[in-house]
Amino acid sequence: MKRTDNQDLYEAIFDIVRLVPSGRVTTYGAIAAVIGLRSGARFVGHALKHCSGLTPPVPAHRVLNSSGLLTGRHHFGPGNEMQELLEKEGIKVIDNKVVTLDKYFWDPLKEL
DNA sequence: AAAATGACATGAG
DNA sequence: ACTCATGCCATTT
Repeated sequence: MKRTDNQDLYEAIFDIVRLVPSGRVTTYGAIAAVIGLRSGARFVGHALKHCSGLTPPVPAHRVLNSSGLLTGRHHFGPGNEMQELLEKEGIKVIDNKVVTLDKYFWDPLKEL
C-alpha cells in the first residue's frame, strides 16, 4: 500500500479541524479549498472517517456540509451525539442542521 | 483491473 | 426557490 501523499492530505484536514475553536463550525468546501482540492469535498469526508480512533481526536462534529447540515452524525456514534455536542458548545442546532451558520462559520482560509 | 460507493459541491433546468 | 445531473478523490468489493 502506498498510503503516502494522500495520508499527508488527511493530516492537513485533521489539523484544520483540530484548529476549529469551540463554538465554531466549518464546511467541507472550505477545508477542501484549503488543502488545494477545490471540489474534493468527498475526500474531506473520507478523511474524517479515518480520523476515528486516531490521536489526538478530531472534533469532526464541527465539520458540516455547505448547508450547515450535520451529515456525518451517523458516523459519530449513537443517536444525535453530534447534535448534542454542538448545542453544548452554544450552537443552535435544529433538525440536524446548524442555525445562524454564517455567524458560527469558521473559515480556515481566513484564519490561516 | 474495473465498477460501485461515499460524512459533498457546484451548475443547469 | 427547488430538483436533477455531473464532477472530485480515495477506498472497498
